[in-house]
Amino acid sequence: MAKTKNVSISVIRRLPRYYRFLKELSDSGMVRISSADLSKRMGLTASQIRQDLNCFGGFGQQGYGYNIKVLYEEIGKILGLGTPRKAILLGAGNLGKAVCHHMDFASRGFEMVGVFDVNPDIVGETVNGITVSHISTLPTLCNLYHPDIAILCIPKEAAIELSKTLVSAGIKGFWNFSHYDLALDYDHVAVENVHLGDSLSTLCYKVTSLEKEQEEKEANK
Amino acid sequence: MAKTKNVSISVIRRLPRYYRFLKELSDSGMVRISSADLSKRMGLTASQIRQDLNCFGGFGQQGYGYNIKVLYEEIGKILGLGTPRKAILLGAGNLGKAVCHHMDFASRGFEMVGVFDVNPDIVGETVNGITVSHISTLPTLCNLYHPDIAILCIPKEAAIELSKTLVSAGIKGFWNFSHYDLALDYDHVAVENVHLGDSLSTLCYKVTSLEKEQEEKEANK
DNA sequence: TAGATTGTTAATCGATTAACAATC
DNA sequence: TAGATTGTTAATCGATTAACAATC
Repeated sequence: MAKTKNVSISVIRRLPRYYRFLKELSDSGMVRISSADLSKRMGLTASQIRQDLNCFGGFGQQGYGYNIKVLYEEIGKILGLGTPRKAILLGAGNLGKAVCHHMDFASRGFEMVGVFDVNPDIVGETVNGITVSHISTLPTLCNLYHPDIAILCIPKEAAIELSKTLVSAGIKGFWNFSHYDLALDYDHVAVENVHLGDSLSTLCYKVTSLEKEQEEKEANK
Repeated sequence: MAKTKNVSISVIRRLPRYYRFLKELSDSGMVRISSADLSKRMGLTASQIRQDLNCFGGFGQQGYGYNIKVLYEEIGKILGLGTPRKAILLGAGNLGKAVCHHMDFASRGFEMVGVFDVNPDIVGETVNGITVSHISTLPTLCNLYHPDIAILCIPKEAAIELSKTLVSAGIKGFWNFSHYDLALDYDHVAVENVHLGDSLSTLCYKVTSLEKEQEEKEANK
């Protein structure tokens, strides 16, 4: 009766990283790896890797380690990659276009079924093979395709408004690039907020902090 | 002798979010706020907010709360926003251009002093008022401007190579969008990895997980 | 078999929450 | 002054690390 254990978000956020490293190891021709070896390459402890994986099952073998290809595929399954899903993009400005072009949606099972904008100059353009539609045609498309996830590359106000509409239309997840914390509003819908501004500010802190350290070191000489 | 307390990364990552919320509250005309009120708006506990802020000093007043504008500015200072810094962008493809256009660098004290690419079709284009230079001219520009941070919107292999060069050239921080974990290599340089692919994979997990929950609920009826 | 390495339990560490005295 | 709310200490909770028996 596969009771879904409540796995902490910290563990979940490490899974895509394991997935990336395993893909590379697999591509490099390696067949097996121990948690100790993987931990060194990833900058983690072997204990943590084993704990993380054992949230989902025993994928290794005592005395041997883990089969890289098998583990890679298992993590892919855990993440739900490969399950066919339909995505729509709202906001085909610079960022929206870049996300649409840059991301390998297909490899994660996503198919882009619609791109929308309000700007009449953008409507009609082609983004990655898809013609940009006016936002007014969104309900029609939702009825037709029932998209699973929406990528929001729109201003804050639009995100607040449109997310309401989309939730009623049955959207299951938001990949939110807008300057708004969507996760606070809905808890039966998956939300992944990407705050690039917060990330840049964090970098700013780190640089400043390193500079201060340096200065202190100089002063204590 | 302002010994920089070792503040945990969890606290630091919350600072930009406080900063955003305080900006909005300030713009809305509010003057003061209590940790209890702010905690409700942000989905945190009041205790956590007070603990977080007290890592850096006592910015509130008993019986009153916090002055929004003052706290906003203090957090800005803590983050090191506003300190003039020079940035360069490496890789002016879709993502690089979008990041360059989309981010408000100036409001964080950043000035973009150079944009580089290897592709001769892109070299010579203008991105946000800056002409894209060939990557071969990077050393010259570094000698001239001594940029503080580099934004990497380039493939993995290029990121590995160029980061080495840039570290020797005295770069202080990387905003890394490449599919490579830069933080593992340097510890005297600030690194902020932005793995959009990992974020999308995490969303995939969340959606899958909610679906499973739903199914279980249905089954247990 | 002996060696290696997992899966898992126990110990430690750190982060979050609660409580309350200090004080505006 | 009385009420409100901070700053800070103590208690709790959860996540990471260490240890080791199980086993390939």
